[in-house]
Amino acid sequence: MTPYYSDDLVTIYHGDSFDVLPNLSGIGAVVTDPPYSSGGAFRGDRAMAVTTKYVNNDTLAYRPDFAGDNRDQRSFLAWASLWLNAARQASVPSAVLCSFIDWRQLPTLSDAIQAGGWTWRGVAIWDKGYGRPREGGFSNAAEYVLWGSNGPFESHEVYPPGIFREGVAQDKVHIAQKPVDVMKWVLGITPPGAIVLDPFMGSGSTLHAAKSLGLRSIGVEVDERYCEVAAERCRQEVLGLVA
Amino acid sequence: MTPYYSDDLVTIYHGDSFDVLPNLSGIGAVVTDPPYSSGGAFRGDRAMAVTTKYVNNDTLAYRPDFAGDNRDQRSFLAWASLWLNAARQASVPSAVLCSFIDWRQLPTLSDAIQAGGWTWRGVAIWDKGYGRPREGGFSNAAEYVLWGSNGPFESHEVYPPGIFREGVAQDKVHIAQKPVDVMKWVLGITPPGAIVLDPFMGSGSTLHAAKSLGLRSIGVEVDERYCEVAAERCRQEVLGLVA
DNA sequence: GCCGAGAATGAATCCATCC
DNA sequence: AGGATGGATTCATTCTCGG
Repeated sequence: MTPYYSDDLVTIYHGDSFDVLPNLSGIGAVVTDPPYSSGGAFRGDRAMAVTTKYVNNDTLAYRPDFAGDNRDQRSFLAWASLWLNAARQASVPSAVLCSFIDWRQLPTLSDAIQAGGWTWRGVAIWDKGYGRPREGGFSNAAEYVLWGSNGPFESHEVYPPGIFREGVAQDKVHIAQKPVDVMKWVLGITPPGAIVLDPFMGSGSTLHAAKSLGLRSIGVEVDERYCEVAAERCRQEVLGLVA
Repeated sequence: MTPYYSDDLVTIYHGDSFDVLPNLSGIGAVVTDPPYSSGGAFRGDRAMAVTTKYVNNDTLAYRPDFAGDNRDQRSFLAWASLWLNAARQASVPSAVLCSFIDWRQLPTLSDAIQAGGWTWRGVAIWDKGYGRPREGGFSNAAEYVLWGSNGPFESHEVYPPGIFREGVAQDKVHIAQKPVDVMKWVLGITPPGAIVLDPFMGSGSTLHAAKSLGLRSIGVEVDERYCEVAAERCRQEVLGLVA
């Protein structure tokens, strides 16, 4: 299995997680932002191309669609259970799991986490500070991080807040790109020295944050364009071009 | 059906919601804070008395336990589906629903809301500011409001925030008592002139908030001690003794 | 009235014991 | 074996009280 990119702390594999994960082991933390398969109450809405259904202005439409975001509820449950189990198989006992999700798929992902063999231990909240206002109803201004552990929980001396407020990322390359400070907050429960795995790497924010915390990390991404984006971020860090 | 208490805006019934709700109609908003049946990963923890499992010192033990907080997952789903359906039967078309819940029962309540015939439309977050710390993991510093509508959603010109920050109530009579400002925030999506129903009234914070917004409200509570507490709050308001 | 120190509090959680 | 019980533990925030 040849990495698409590697340096002293980061390894990137280009491929489908279902192909790559069985070859990995020793993971101490799975931290990821999978495709939500959300974005609409109707099947037709979910099946639209990502840049059409989530983006309401033209300036952002150049960003490539990402794959795997068109599943209905039952397929999402089955698919998520499978990758969560595969990630757990690659993990050490007491490894931690953190997965982003939106409100609509939160219940399904909580089922999938448990179906995948993880113990679900809580919900953390990323408060984006601003959501699209909704006439007559509550705006959706948050995303959620469901977290758990592979069997018994081994605590270490950190007390990260359960709610973290931070605006959405600027200059996004990926439509769902998370700010690095948000990823550093989530990585706060990573055991010391653990290897971090992101099976849906996207533009590599998880790896970027892990690196800045001195953690080794592995990213897997099916879309080669994003592999290149993430690799380039790593190269610039190596060269000291990025803080 | 004789009210336990009534004045120009508030009516309180002492009894089980399953007995009282079939006699009600014309409800425009169901806003409530039901027993969560939460309190731990172990069945034994859930089965403990409320004041034992949620409270860890003696000075607060004077607050009476409340009933119905000891269901397991499957029973909670069945029970919640039934009261949600009963509340919906008492409601007008496009009535809104808001129910508090904690992280552990959020997925189950979202199922129950849909099983009870409501359309689930979102999650709002009460940010309590701080939670009991948890070594090595994220503290749970929030409770959630699942909201929806009885069929099509009829919007009106309000834009309430999806996240509301407010510390826990002081001088609580009920262990799960919500601050009045939190209830006023939740009531923000109530259609103008709607009658508000709280099938698990407790100490009556929902009614108190509704009254302060000029809304008519109906509360149902199975524990007569809390009926008296809520009625007394209403009487003091009538006398102008409470702001 | 202001400030600082100390105490109280939290819709918990985990685990060792005891039946 | 499995359910029930009791106790230790955590710290940010708020409250209380004295100076």
